Amino acid sequence: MSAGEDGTPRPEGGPAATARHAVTAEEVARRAGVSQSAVSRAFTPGASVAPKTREKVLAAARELGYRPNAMARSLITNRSLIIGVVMAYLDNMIYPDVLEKLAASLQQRGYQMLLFTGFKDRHSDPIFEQVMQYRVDGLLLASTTLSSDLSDECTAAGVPVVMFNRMTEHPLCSSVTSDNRKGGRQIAEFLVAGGHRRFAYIAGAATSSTNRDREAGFREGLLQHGIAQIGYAKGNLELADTRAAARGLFAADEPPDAVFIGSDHMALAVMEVARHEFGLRVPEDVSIVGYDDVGAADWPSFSLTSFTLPVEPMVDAAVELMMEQIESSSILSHHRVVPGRLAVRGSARLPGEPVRDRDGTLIWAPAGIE
Amino acid sequence: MSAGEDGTPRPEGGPAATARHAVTAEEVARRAGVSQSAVSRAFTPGASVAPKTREKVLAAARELGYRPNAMARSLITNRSLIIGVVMAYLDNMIYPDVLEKLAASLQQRGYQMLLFTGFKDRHSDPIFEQVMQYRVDGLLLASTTLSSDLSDECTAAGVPVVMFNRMTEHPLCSSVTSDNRKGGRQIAEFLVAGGHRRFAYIAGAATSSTNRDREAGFREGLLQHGIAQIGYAKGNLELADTRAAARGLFAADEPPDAVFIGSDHMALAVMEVARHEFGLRVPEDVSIVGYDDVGAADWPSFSLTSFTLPVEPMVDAAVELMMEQIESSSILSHHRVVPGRLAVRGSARLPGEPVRDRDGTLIWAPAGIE
DNA sequence: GCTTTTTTTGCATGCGTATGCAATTTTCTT
DNA sequence: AAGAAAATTGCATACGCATGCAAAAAAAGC
Repeated sequence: MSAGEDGTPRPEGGPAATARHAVTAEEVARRAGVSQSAVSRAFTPGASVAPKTREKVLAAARELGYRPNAMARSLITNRSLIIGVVMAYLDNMIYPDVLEKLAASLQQRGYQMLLFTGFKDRHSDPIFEQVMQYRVDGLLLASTTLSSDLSDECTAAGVPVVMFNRMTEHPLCSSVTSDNRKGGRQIAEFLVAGGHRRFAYIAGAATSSTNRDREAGFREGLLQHGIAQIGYAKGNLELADTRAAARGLFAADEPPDAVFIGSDHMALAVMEVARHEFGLRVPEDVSIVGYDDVGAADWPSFSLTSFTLPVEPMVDAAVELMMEQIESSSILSHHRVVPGRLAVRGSARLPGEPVRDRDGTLIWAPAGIE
Repeated sequence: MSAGEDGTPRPEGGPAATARHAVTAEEVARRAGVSQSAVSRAFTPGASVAPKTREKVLAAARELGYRPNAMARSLITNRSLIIGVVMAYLDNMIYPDVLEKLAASLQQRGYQMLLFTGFKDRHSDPIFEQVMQYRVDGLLLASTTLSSDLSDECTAAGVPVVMFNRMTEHPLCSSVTSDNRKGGRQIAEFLVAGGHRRFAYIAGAATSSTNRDREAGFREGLLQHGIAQIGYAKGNLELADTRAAARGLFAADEPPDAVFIGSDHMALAVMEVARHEFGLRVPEDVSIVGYDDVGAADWPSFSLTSFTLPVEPMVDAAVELMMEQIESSSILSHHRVVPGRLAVRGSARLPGEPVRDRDGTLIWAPAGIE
């Protein structure tokens, strides 16, 4: 229990103060001896104001603690300078990173971020109503989906939608992804070159394009080497499910000697199960490869081989796509695929020879060999 | 490259659509054959409208895709239903969790979250101007500080400020923290009981109250057992700094056999250094204890003993504090301290006897003993 | 100095909604 | 059925600001 600045205890705890009423342009105008329009113009870059007037206004504003009301402004300009960002969950360790970079990038362009997260059902429709009431200038969706109807509504309202790390069939949603398919394929190549024989894949969100593409690439790469039959289990991006999936695979009669997991978040959990529940050595007994290259992948305890999700370029692309559409006031659907590369570490056996993708790209080469 | 719905390729890539102009209450009114006021009332819970009228209005609104404009509404009601949330960085793995829970809790009460993050300087003043322009109904600060002047301005504007996981001297800012001091003290008790001799502390953000309290509690606890001299280094919440700090301590002539690190985020890095750079066994050669109890602390690879930061109750408390002030339109400074407990795992040697805090609270007891 | 051009200023209006008030309709009383 | 009470509705206005337009002031040209 604390007390007011005069030392007397307050009934409700700490010190109290009551105030309400933000300063308006009108008041600033009066104080500066100008009209309200002048105040408005003083705060609008490039508006027609004499430097002297602007000075007077800014001085008065400073004295009164005036700040333009963004709500009122947006009512007139028909632009909120707010981007709605929807991320159902932030478990995957890349998302905090995405959020930071995204916020910084938007901020720099004068936009704010209205964030919606923490709903586990992974479907954005319920919160859609709320987002739209704030007249966001754009909508960015990550780790979530939006029904087709609502995508249509966005388009009708002139609100561009950008999907991050996921694609959609909707003709008017843009998207930014990494080259999931290629990533999956390169991992297959790498593991085959490493001399593995029994492969397995652990899936993330079964319905997401990201998971599908990674899996498809992986299978495609294996098929090129005549491998059609592989172990399969679903992790659903949940740690509990992932552990269960891993247990199923490792307990099988012929357990895999190479496992590709749809995201690092899950891959780390799989590695834990392999080592601590099955006593498997990584990579001697089983090779483990993930996707995303989260920070922890590089810790010595894991040293997880993983395909890098190029977060920064992806965020840049997403923001560009968004701004382009906002500035041109037109919904243009673009799909941007940002290339990544395999970060080879110690969780998967190393091939003896350089490994190339089918298009000739070097995936990896032993030290000293180019 | 994609094509328009008619099959013809577009110059700029995908399909395009141009639209702008959100539906207004006026239009809905016309369609429903009522006045604009009626539309407004139909969307205001508890307003005076005949059920039949409300039906008509809602039907018309649905047909037109109408949603009330939150900006316009806030202009009248003088409430934006937006809470500004400022988190300089999200590195610490507790913050994504905080964010999720916070968003869910605010959402449920009809509030939205305007998020500011991704600025590494850790001082909120620069973005303060922006937050205030959106007339947020409250401000929640985590992993960041606000200068005293600006706190004053918030008070003057009637905007309650709640600091999360950090305290401030400012008389009108509320705060929610865990019992950092007690946590530090209990860890000291536990480590002393474990028979350790040479202690060290690795600090987080040196200026934060959270770090100070954890350290103070730790030193206080040690002092009760006559231990005044301990190793000390700064991790600054940065992994690079933390590793350097750990190296310094472990490379010393008399390296510590028990290290308390100000946050798990750093503690995990310290454990990595101990094991993989110095070949130390944990806890045989050195005991490591953290604070926060992040998810990874429970992974078998780490099994980190850590004091639990009670995220959920803290978020609840923060939201309550916020709502209380908003609803009463008065700034009441409260400081809420939420209790936590030591999660004992394998990274620190276990005492042979039960350990009690000086107030008698049982900190830990060997299995089977109560 | 006086006209012409340019810059600066204020006035008035509207953005989309909520709400007090008075008018109207409905419901209840007797 | 008529009057009183209650519920519903529309009108008008205000919220805080940006902006087109015309008036005023300043600058430039002669």
